Amino acid sequence: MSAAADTAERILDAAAELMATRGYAATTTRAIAQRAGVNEVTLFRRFENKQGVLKALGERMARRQAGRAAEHVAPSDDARATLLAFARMEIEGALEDDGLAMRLAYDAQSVPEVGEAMGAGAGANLAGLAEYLRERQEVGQLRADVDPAVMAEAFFGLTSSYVIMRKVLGLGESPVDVRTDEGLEQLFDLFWSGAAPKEARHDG
Amino acid sequence: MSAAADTAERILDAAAELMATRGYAATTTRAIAQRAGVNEVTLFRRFENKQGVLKALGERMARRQAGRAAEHVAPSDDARATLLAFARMEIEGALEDDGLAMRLAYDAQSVPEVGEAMGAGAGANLAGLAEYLRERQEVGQLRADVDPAVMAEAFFGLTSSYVIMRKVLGLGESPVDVRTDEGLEQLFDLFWSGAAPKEARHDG
DNA sequence: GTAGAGTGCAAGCAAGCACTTGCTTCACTT
DNA sequence: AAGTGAAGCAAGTGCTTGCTTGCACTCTAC
Repeated sequence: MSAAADTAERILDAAAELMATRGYAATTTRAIAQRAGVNEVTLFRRFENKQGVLKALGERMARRQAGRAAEHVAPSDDARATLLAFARMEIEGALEDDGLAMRLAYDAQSVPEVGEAMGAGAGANLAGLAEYLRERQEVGQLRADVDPAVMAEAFFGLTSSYVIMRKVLGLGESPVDVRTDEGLEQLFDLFWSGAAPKEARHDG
Repeated sequence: MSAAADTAERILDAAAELMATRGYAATTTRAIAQRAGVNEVTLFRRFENKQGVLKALGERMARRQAGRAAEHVAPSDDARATLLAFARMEIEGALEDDGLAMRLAYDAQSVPEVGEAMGAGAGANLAGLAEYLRERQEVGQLRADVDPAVMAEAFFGLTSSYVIMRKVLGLGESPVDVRTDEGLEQLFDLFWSGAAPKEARHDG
């Protein structure tokens, strides 16, 4: 990576860390520059605006998210395995950036430019998941007496609360590897036991 | 209510509304005063500080929360009914103040005084619920193969995501009455079907 | 070996912030 | 009628914020 590109990356890294904990408005350009180890002027020269930093950050997040999806979610007929992989992916991504996406989803409400930089994100994700769940209901892989939108909401609640508790409220610890975390496994099993058709449930 | 007490209440109402959407730092004393229909100076005369407003708000929230708990959660041997009542109470309280408590939980991370004003809140709630669930596991009213802390986390995820989606992300609509909301009923049933011992589950 | 791009440094500007001061007005009690 | 407490209004203080300007330095490419 060229020196110039590296400077930009370091600024984005710093901005991501700070905004994840303080939010967009409370993260000053001075603080970003200091953490990145560059002069504040350099930040403005490379990104024009504070909003420009946010926009670049949003694009980088979208790129990484797409990469994770391609890597982790293999097409499979096993609905349970697919959903578990999806949960892991969501959580891994959210933990990796320290809950940045969730924090910014909060800020989007009050700061319009944050909403723009984040795109349809959450809403689109939810709708897409609901559609997937509906298909699985139709082929009998999920119980059919619950609205798929409600089921998607429950799934979203599972993954987001896992992150919020660890990164926002500071309860519990982040697992070393989400792929082997026992708590996540149990958490998912609770969801699955509620969502599966009766013959597929656990034998608790 | 005396005119003076009414002024203070109106200031707290305005602060609650604004902080619920913008967060603590982004809510200016000017904006609070304007929305309350009082002069900004009046705010400082009644509450000393912006922090003083926050503190009074925290105390009022705690008082109301205690009131709701006394009103709604009747002691019962029916674990399902108790948990459903508890979920309704949590959600009703959170929706009533437009997600203020959750928004402030976010801010507590970056603004120390917010943490002080909110107290142990979330962490204590979680621990208390886990303890209740553990007792119910022991008497066979809940499946025993899942860590009660994980189960509490799932429950918390259910209620908090219900509120976050409606108040923070602006998805879906707030129900007119939480006590009769069909979606909440289904959402809780998903949780319960996952958490109940096998003989008590739904027949989906 | 020189031009140009990238960065640092010092200084500053306008706006917005929490908060203060001094004075006036009004309603209510005695 | 006088006194008192709550509220409004106008103005201002010191600080922080996003952002700008001007200048000097150091690499790298040709």
